[in-house]
Amino acid sequence: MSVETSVLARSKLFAGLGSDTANRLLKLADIIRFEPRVFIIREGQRADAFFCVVRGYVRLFKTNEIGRAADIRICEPRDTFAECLIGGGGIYAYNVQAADNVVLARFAIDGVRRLAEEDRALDRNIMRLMADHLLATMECVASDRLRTSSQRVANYLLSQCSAGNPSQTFRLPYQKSLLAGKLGLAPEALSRAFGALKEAGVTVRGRTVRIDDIAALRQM
Amino acid sequence: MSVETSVLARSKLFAGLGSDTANRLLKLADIIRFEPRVFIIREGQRADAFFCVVRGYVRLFKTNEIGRAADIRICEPRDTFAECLIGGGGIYAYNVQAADNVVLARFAIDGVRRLAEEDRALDRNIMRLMADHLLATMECVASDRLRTSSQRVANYLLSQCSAGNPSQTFRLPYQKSLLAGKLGLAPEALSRAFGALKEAGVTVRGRTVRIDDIAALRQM
DNA sequence: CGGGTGCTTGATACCGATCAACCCACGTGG
DNA sequence: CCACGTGGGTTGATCGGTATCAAGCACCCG
Repeated sequence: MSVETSVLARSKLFAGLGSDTANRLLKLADIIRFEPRVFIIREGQRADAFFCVVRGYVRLFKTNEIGRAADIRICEPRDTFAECLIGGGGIYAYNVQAADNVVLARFAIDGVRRLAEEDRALDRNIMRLMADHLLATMECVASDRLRTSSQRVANYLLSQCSAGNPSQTFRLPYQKSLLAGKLGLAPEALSRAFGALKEAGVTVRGRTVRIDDIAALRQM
Repeated sequence: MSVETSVLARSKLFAGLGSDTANRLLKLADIIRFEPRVFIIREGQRADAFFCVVRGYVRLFKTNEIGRAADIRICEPRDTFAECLIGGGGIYAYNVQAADNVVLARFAIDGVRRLAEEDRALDRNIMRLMADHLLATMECVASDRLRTSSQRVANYLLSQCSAGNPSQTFRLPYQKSLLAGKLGLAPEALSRAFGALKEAGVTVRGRTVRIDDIAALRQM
C-alpha cells in the first residue's frame, strides 16, 4: 500500500467504507503535486473536483477588490476541501494555495457522485464532512466576534494539547505567518499575542511551544 | 393547504421532492410557536430534531464565558437550521432565540433519516442546504475579516435589492439591532454606518431604506 | 401625560492593522 | 572566509475602526 493510500484511508472521507467502495474511490483519485506558493484553485473557476490533502498544508482564502486576503481555513493532511459542490457544483468559492510542498488527491465530482449512488455510506461520509466544516466555520465566526487575539491564540494552543497532561511541549505544524492568517491576525499581532501569553506560562522558541500550566491557560 | 404547509413547500428542504415523499415529510413536522425573546434551543442541549422557520425570525448565536453574545446567523421564513446533525447528531452547537412571534416546523432527526433512506432526493436536498450554509458562513468569515463596517452594511443593502433597478426603496425585514448582530456590529456602529452611507445616496427612515444609485453604492 | 423601547449621538478607550526598522539564521558567491 | 542577500520573525510608533459608556431623542401605547 502506497504512502498516499494509507493517508487517504485514515481520512474521514474513507472512514468506515466497505473495502469494495473504498477501492473504487481510491481508483478515482488523481494524485497531484504542487510547489510552495502555487495556486491550486482560483476563486470563480469552474469546479469539477474536490480534494483531500495527502501531504503538506494548503490555505483557503478570499480576497477583496483591492487585493487584501483573508484566510478561511488551513487544511492539513487527511482534510478535504471543496466537497461542498457535491451538492450543487458550479464554481469554486475561494482561492486555494499551497503553503509548502503539497500532495493532493483529486476526486472528479461526477465519478464520486455515481459511486455514492451505489453506496450511501459514501454519501453519509460526505455529509459528515460538510457538517464538521460548517460547525467549525460557525465557531470561527463566533470566535472572531467575541474573543480577543490573545484568547484566540491561547485557544489554538490548547487545541493542540492532548487531554490529561498538566503541561506540554509541542511544535507548531506550520509557519507562524500561516497560523496568524488562520486566526484572522496580522503576523505582528500573533507575535505580540505570544508575548502577552508569556506571563501565562507560554514559552515560544521558533516553532517549539511550551505550556507550563494547561489548566491555568484555559482560564483566559 | 394550510399556511404552514405552503411556506414549507416553498423551502429548499422540499424543493423538487416527489409528492409522496413531500407528504410523508410534512406529516413528520410538528408545528410549534414561540413568543419573542424565548429561547428555542440552548447550546449544549441534546439534539434530536432540526427546524424550518415558517414565520418570524430566529437568531442563532454563541456566548463566551462572561455572557457576551455573537450572532452567527439570522433565519428567515423557509430557512432551516440545525440540519447539520443529520450527519452526526449529538448536541446543539449554539443558542437559538425567537426574535419575534415565531412559528417553526420541527423535524425529528430519525424520522427524516428513515425517510431519506427511501428517497435520496431528500438526502440531496439536505446536502444542498448544508453546502449553502457552509458557503454563506465562509463568506461571513471573509467579510468580517476584510471589510469595514460600512462596507458590510452597503453589501447587505445591495443584497436586498433586486437586479436591474438603478435605484430602489425597501423595508428592512427586522429590527436594526438584529441586523447589527447579523453583521457583527454593535447597534451604534450600524447607526453610524447608515450615517456614513448617506453621502453615497442611502436614506434610512425607520425601517425604510432608499438607495438612489445602486451602481454607485456597489463601488464601495 | 408618563414610561417603555428602539435608536441615535457624542466622548472615550482599546484593540489590532499598518508601516518601518531591525534582527537572526541561512545560503550563496566572490 | 567573509560580504551579501533573502525570508521569516520581532519590536516599536502610530493610526484607524469599532466597542463601550452615557445621554438624549422619537415613537408607541397604555
